[in-house]
Amino acid sequence: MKKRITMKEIARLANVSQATVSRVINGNPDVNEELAARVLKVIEEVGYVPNQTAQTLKRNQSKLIGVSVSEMYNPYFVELVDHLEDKARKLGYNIILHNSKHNPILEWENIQNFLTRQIDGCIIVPTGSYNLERLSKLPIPVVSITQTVSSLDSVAIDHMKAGKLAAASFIKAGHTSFAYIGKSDDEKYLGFASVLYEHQLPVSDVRVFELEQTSNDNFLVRQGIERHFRQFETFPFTCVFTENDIVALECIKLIEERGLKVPEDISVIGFDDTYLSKIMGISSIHQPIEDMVSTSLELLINRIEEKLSPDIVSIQLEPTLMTRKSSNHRRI
Amino acid sequence: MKKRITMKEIARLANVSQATVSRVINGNPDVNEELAARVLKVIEEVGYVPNQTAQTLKRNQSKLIGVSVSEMYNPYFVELVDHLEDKARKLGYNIILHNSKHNPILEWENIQNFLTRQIDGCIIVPTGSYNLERLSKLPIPVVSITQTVSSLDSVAIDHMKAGKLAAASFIKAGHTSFAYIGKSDDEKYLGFASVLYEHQLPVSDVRVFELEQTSNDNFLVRQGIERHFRQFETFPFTCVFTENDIVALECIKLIEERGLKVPEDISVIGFDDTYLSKIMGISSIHQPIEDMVSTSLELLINRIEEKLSPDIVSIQLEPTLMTRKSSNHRRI
DNA sequence: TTACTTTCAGAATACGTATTCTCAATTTAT
DNA sequence: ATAAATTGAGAATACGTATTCTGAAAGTAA
Repeated sequence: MKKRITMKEIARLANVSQATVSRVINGNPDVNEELAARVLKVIEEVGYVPNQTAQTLKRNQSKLIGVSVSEMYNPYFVELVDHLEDKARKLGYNIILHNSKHNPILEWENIQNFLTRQIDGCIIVPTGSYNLERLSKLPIPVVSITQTVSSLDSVAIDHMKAGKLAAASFIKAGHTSFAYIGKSDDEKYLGFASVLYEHQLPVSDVRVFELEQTSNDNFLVRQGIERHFRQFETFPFTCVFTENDIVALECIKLIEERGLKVPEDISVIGFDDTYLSKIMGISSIHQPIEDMVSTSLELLINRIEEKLSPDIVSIQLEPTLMTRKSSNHRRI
Repeated sequence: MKKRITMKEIARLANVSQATVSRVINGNPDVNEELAARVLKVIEEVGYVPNQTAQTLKRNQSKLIGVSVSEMYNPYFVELVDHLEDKARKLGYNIILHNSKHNPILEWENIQNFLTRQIDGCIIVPTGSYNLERLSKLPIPVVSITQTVSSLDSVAIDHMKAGKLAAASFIKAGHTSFAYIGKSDDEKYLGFASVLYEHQLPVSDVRVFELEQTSNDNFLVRQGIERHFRQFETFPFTCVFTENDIVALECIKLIEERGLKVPEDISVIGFDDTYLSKIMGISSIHQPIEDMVSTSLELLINRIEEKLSPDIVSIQLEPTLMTRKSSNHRRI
């Protein structure tokens, strides 16, 4: 490992003290102009860059944000990471990335690792509720993104509203028998069901198919859906709302493999509005991902700079339904 | 910002010197067993974690690897990042991620930022040749992944071979008129053309369509292809080889929108074998991505630990052709 | 002139850790 | 028993930076 150039070396070359170099770099006005010029010239010449590690130690702030996502398979989370990296950088922060793979134990290990690196704060897509308690007790601010949780600052869409949008759209198109693929305790489903209830439609008849969420790997998702679909000779529903776009995509493929048409026989609405749904013409609930990222970073940085009251902040953004081919069909 | 617990604090609580605590943590044998036990007990109790920042400063190694990718849109690069994160962590390293967005200026800024963070080494998907010269002069090891470049250690597939595989497959299926969508100076194309030449097929008749590569955003890719396709009343080719799966996907969609069938009228082979091609049944050149990641990390870490001779290392792995529906058709 | 600010910049210190140096206590060799 | 070697652990230092402390030089007010 070659030796890096240090401030001390700059000081020697410019014939000033190391403190003066520091002052020049940090724009301290208490330094004579020509001296400053001399120092800057040397810095330029040798291509000196300050050592962020030493700064971190001294200032007790690393300008590092830990980002933990539950998976990278679903392109939705990739977009999230991509925007986080971009916006954080523009705000003077770097991100350090971990994939918890829906595994709470790995998630917690990753958080420990974050702490070791002296991150200033953390943005997390929680794997579940397993670590929430501990997360809220961390010595650094943590923001939950994508999921609203009571013990942490959160930024997410209104999932209830999202479910309502899907249900309302199906009802308006004349559907009367429904299916939902996803976790039944998810707010999306509560919203979905609540609208059916309001319209006096039989909520208990809704087919709810749960997938064990180890990963959104297409093949596993396909298998999971297939296992449920296999029980039906003919489907007792005319529309399906799914918890994400990968599920929607595989669902549509399975439906079509049965010789049925989407949307003529069965309509499908997905979730996240990733490019998968755009490419494939799948209707999907859109999440304002850039807004979510900006908002959560703002919130986190305000926390880091201790500009906020200690009350937990929960921000909900508006979802919208993007109607595309997969649900663009009116029944009867 | 709450105060973190330091080694000194542990020392005070355990009634030993700070040096002893350090020795216990680092497994130095020169420490009495019961003393060590006492120290470990205190560490356990208060949940002390060592400060990696201070270690970095002291040891002059950060256990950080910079990862710069040229984009996150193509899922291929996401897989790369995901595996890099995973494997690096298992080897005791963390990654710090940057997306250069095919922009050499941003790429160089990111590299500077990496240096600031005292990364031990860097794995890069170069945006082009613009920064290669400077990259090779960095005070830390750099490995180019995905692309073989002469000035850096590289790990990539044999792109020439990949192009040959595609061409051979088309020829075997009876095709005699070809198209290629991608950069014409790419080795994939050279390999592709070389096989045609060997079979006395008219290389100069191959339709080469270049896309300006600002991003692999589906919409932009679609527009780019469309602009080229628009010039033809009927296509003067029966098969298309594309530089990646996104291009292949959009290409197929455009062909089908013209009322033509894939593969019956036109066969398509993509590149990268991402899940896009798996889902859509697109034939594609498979890259052994896990191997590439393992190999490049191994190489990088060996460099970091200065275990290698200074000669530039260039590792080429074998591509394979995954034949799926989009090229599974024999002409005549 | 003398006393009092103000400006500038060097010396010294601290951040948390690893490590070298040092020396007391103990063991081994003679 | 005495000297020499070994062991164990505290004190001190260094990593690169930011900052406080300090004091010299220069300027201002009387």
